[in-house]
Amino acid sequence: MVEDSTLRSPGRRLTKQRRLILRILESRRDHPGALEILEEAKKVQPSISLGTVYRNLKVLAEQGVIKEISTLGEGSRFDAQPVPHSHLVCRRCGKVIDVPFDLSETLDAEVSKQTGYLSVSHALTFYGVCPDCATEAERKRGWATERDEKSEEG
Amino acid sequence: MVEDSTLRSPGRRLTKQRRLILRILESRRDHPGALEILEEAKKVQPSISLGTVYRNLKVLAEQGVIKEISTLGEGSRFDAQPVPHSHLVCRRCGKVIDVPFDLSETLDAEVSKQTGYLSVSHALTFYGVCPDCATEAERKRGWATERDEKSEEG
DNA sequence: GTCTAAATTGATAGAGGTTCTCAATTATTT
DNA sequence: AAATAATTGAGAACCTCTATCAATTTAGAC
Ligand SMILES: [Zn+2]
Ligand SMILES: [Zn+2]
Ligand SMILES: [Zn+2]
Ligand SMILES: [Zn+2]
Repeated sequence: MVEDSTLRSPGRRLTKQRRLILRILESRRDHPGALEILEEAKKVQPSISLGTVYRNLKVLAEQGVIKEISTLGEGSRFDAQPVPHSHLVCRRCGKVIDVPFDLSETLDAEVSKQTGYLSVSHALTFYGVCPDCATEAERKRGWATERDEKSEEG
Repeated sequence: MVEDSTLRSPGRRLTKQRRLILRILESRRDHPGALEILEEAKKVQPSISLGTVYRNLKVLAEQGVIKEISTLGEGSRFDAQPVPHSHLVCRRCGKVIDVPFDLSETLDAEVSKQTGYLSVSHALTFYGVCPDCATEAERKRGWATERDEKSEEG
């Protein structure tokens, strides 16, 4: 639960739309995308628009209050959980689950030192085929077919 | 340098366009996107189309010959370097450079075991502001301003 | 080499996902 | 309360990427 003072950073105004979007994200563990957030926000404020959702997600990410998760293909998803962790993305349905493992932040400083890049952070993302998406044959074999898979690094 | 036998996997035919796209990617270290690859491919075969580039990048990634890199915002970039490594993406210009560090592949098997997901792989991506994009003030301070940054996890 | 079947291409339209524009509204400062 | 600047809602626009389809090319059989 982020306090209002954090959200009222210089040059920013805390609107009810912004607060609503953050509350929705804080209440969920399924890493929703912009459209899913819009859908839930409309239950509270039917007039809210998609552009407002995108704009606020961007501002909240700038403020470091939420994280943007790339799913390689589909649109971005978002996460307001404050504890650092990794993600496991299904290559077929795009579903994102948490993996309770992360690298030390000292690694970021190390990369910054070696490259000269500023404000270095990192994202560790796993990709796989979730049990719901795997075929019966694949489950038996223990691995998904290469066909219709993609090899990713991102 | 990948051999033709690898590229002629079952149900696949090795066209000169496919080979050209792979050769271009193998010759570069700057992780180009589809448009940049198209541009260079046209120098050899002016009639080649963007759709062909996208289709072939997808097939080559399926074959495990190249990797797709997500840059969170801009389009995907691609990499044909065979040695596992991480990437450092500039938050402002999208430039991608290599970081000679990666996690053990045994971690993928561990995640697979714990989650039931099949064919698990991973991507470790660092984000930062490159020296070209940082302002003078930011360089002196040693960190980039929070404003117009995004906090990412993907 | 010739023939056949299937994969691939080029061209173009189309489908998301995300950003931009701008007048009207609202949050903060004085 | 008034002034100032950020934000909103609506919609058009944008960008990346995918789908479609007739024409072409590859790979394998003869
Ligand atoms: Zn799935
Ligand atoms: Zn998460
Ligand atoms: Zn840069
Ligand atoms: Zn690389």
